[in-house]
Amino acid sequence: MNDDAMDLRARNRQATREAIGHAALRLAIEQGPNGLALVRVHDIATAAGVSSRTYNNYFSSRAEAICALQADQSRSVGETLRSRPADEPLDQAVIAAVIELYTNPEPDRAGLSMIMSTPELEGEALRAFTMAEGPLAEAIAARTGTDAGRDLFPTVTAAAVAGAIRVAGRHWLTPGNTAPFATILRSALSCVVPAAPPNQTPP
Amino acid sequence: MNDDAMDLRARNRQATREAIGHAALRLAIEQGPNGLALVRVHDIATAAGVSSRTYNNYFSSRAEAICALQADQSRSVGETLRSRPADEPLDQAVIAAVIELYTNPEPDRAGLSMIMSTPELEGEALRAFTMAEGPLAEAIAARTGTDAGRDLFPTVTAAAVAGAIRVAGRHWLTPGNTAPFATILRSALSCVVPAAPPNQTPP
DNA sequence: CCACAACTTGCGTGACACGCATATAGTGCG
DNA sequence: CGCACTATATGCGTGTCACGCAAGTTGTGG
Repeated sequence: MNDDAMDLRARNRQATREAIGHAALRLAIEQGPNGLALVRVHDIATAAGVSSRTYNNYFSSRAEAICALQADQSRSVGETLRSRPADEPLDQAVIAAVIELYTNPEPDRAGLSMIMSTPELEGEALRAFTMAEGPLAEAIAARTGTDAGRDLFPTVTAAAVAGAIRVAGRHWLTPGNTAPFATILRSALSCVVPAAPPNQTPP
Repeated sequence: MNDDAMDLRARNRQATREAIGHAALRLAIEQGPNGLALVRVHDIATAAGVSSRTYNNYFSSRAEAICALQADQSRSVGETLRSRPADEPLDQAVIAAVIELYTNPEPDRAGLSMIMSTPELEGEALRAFTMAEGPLAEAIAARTGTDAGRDLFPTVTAAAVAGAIRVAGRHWLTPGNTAPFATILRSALSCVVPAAPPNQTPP
């Protein structure tokens, strides 16, 4: 995360990755959900200040490039949960972590809408989202004393959390909906996250 | 679903769609997760008995073709839930419906493994899976007296169910796991599906 | 039986993903 | 500091792919 924790190469690499991601998302938004085919790889690369070939060194499809920022963000949800106080109940910790991660700053309405209404992008975004479930499940397991490899609870809960975030996002950008994202997230997550895993034997 | 409920054209169309889907999945399995690039469109089309151009009239990417069967199956989860007795509690109805749909017959281990371990296919499969959440949410809403457009509960629960099925699938094909799929599905679903929506005022 | 609609197919085109070879920039050691 | 070494950037060539277009073919309804 912190630039000054990596060597120069890693920082440059991260910078160009973000540059390409930003350029790709921006151009996609400009063309709208029905004009994805008009976003040429050459345009993305030029806008990011690299060659087309370099673009392909970072991403192997336009969808991957456009969704890169979202992917990077959601990848850190596990770490965010681990930073919550250990004595907090599971549901409160998850809700707090998710709200912290997804409302600072608020997501870009145009970008989210673009991705969710374009089949090709939706698949890629879902995949990126799903990749984040692993670390999240580990964090949940660590917090509840369960085993992400053996027990179903942490992995299933992580998947449910991811689903709730996704539904909350869709609900948030539904026209005529004025509630802040944090409020919707809280409602959605409280539907699926228990305060503690089942079959817990209290001391 | 029933062939004899559509006219000849629709049946032919459905037949070729399935033929292409089967051929695509079979060829993909033959090449394995790392040989996806070797599965040529021409091969799929030939194996299905159509021209390459016709293949593209049905699917706009190899991933879509390979995942077509899974997509068609999961698309009917909402309808399956509606066929459960109306007085059954939500959790039992959902569990019974999902088990009925996903264990008759048991999924193809090779196909599932292939899809889940290939990034490009995984995204497409997730998208197909997510498409099924809409009808499922409607069915849940109808059963619980909630509104899939306004309330978060039915949509979030549908997403959680989809996530649980997905996690159960991954767990099922983990090496050294001998439990039947139905058992795993039951455990996974019972983590996230309540017997009734929250804030329910009992009579 | 005939006009119409849906579907299939072959061809041509623009774009894309990637292997390979080369040039350049960052790194670590003596 | 300078030098070998590795990682990254770029240009070029290639094989595929998705799709528009314009026939030809098959199913549908009057």
